[in-house]
Amino acid sequence: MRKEPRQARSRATVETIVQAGARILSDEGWVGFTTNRVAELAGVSIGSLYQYFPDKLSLVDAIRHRHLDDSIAVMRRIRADGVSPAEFAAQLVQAVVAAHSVYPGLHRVLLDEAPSSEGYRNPSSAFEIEYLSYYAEAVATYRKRQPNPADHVAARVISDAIDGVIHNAARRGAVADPAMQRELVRLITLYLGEPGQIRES
Amino acid sequence: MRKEPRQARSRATVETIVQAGARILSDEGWVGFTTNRVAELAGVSIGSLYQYFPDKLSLVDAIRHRHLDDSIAVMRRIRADGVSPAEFAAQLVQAVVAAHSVYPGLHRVLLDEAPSSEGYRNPSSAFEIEYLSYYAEAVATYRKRQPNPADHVAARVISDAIDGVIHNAARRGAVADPAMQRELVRLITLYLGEPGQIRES
DNA sequence: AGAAATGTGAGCAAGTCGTTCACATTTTCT
DNA sequence: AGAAAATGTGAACGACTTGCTCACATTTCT
Repeated sequence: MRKEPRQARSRATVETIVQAGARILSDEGWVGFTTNRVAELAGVSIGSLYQYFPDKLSLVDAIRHRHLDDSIAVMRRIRADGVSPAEFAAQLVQAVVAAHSVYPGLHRVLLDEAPSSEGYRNPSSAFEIEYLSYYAEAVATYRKRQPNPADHVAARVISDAIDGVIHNAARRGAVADPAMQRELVRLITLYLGEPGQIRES
Repeated sequence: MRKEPRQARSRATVETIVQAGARILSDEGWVGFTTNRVAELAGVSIGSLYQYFPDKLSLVDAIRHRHLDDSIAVMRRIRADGVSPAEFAAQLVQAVVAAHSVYPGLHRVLLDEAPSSEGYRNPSSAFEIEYLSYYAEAVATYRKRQPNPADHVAARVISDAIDGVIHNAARRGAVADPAMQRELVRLITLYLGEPGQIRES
């Protein structure tokens, strides 16, 4: 950030700028993301934007940083300990759906389209590591052992599968579709659970 | 097309243009897709490109048309009749991986980023319908009945899940990873198969 | 040879867009 | 209240992008 907002008024300005940016990224993708458009949608002059963000990239970084933090926080609240695969899957899907309900396209755009000064894609980024080991832990829990490399592959697959279903639902504007959510829960449950537990879902 | 290529030479020219376009879309996304760059990568003058494509959009449409035709053709060769879920899943994954090995990012860019004169996203497009009913048929086969609406939801979920896993693998340049493929097969098998068949995978 | 098909690429015309800056308004501090 | 600091404004620059044309060369067909 170029300048730290000190008064409440300027903090609100920064907030609306970040939100407008997220909205545009989600709705129009990286192509539609221009500083002037963000400022316009935020109802703020372009000059104000550049008071707090030195350049365009720093704004994307701010949006990304906030979004990833939120995602992790939401997910971390769902634990696999002591609940059945079906329950865990249901809670997880609910959380992921909720996380995608405000800016449905944001996650994909941030990961696939938008460039960044840091290196988010690369597997060693803090976000990737935390995200993956969360899933690996869940997998290992239901396999009743400590996480190992094989669990990490399974974690990738289940995480990417969920990602795909949610992302495509978002494209069709159907993240809230209960039928889709039920089937997704079933998919996760079957993959994580033991054969004996399948019928109850 | 503005003009139909009549000689072999010009047909080759059109071919290299389409391939160069696919390469750029796959590697750089819609942002990097400029007519001048496509012509340059194809080793052809920009003028030649405009001999056969009236404008930029018609070139994307040509690329998309070819890609979707190829995808359908590859998939249609894998049938669910008479094979176990595990076998079907294995063949399907192999086919999808093969289809993504030349231009790993192309599919996603065509669906998510690139605009089109026609309406591919909309659920009534010929491609979407054929694609979905293929999966619905497979689901219904293993449920031992005619396809019904519930199977279409399951079809969407499994198709989008595969899509997500492949797409994320492509981003990491790991579509060929055998471990990932094994797990993906397992995911599909469990989802399609019956409980009794799970242990054998 | 003549005609048709094909290929060339410099360059135009029309944008686009990140960013600045001189100035206005509001809030805080003394 | 008055000065100083913080915040907000938006026209406009200037550097760059890019889809596309056209006058002309080269190759192939008849």
